[in-house]
Amino acid sequence: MREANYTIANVAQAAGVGVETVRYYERRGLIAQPARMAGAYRRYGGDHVHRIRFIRRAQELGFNLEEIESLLALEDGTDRRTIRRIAGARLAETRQRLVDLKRMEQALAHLLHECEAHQKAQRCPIIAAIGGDPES
Amino acid sequence: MREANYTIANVAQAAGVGVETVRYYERRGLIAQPARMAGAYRRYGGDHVHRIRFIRRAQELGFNLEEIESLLALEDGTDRRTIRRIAGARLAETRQRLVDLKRMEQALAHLLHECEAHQKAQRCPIIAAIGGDPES
DNA sequence: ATAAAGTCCGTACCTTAGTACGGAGTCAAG
DNA sequence: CTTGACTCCGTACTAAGGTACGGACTTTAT
Repeated sequence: MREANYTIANVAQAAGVGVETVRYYERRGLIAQPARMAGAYRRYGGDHVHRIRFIRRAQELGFNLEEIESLLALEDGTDRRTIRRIAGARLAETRQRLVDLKRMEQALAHLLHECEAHQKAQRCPIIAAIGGDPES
Repeated sequence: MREANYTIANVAQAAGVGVETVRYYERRGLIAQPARMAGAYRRYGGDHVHRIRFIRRAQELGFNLEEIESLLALEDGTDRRTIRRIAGARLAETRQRLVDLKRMEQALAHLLHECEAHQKAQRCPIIAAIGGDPES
């Protein structure tokens, strides 16, 4: 049963993506060129499904397609140092993004609280804060 | 000194954006059409600087230009309910993104730790995890 | 008066990860 | 053997927020 045999719609469905996405990944070189049937139709195997799922899971971890391309080139897992470098860079960026978002969240929460607390303030604290010190 | 008088390059510099960005904001209707000099050059005032800075600060809080457009329409601060609705929606989205990012960060950190801890594992835990259970 | 710098405008281009289109060819069922 | 579903391919388009280009024109400084 290793001879799974998919049309493009089948492989897309099995991997949980759209047909156009499969063609796109192929154009980007992320998946191997499939064999072709007698006519010109692509014929995929189970390894294609596996690879597309790999791409999707890596995306869920925040990797972009360029990074995933690198990871796929290291899929045999022998060059662990490079793999860790890519994952480490992604982790660092994720953490930086977390810091930024957290700061935004705090600021927004504070402003909303102010706005609700000081209903009687003549100027909305949210607008006032975004507008900056109205020195005029 | 209320008669500040800026060329487009001046206003851009004063507000910390590029010339093209000023023109872009004007096209988007985010800033008022400036007066023109004798020729055809735009002539800006201090209120333009203020407004561009408002836009930038709002962006730093995570608002997109469409939301900022709405906020600018409410700049007098009288319709606080609408302002709070917009800010509240932004806060909710920010928190959701925080949750997602946090999950990604945890997963990445765990994988990196595993990869470093199990140097002797034949398969790289990062690749293994992204690849999913290799039931084949 | 002339040269350098700034500005005008519309339009095209950039990024990322796809999505949509449309006319032609192909496959499977009845 | 026809019908309907599927697939082919290249190309264009989407979102968002700008950024770049280029030829003509204006302003400022010398």
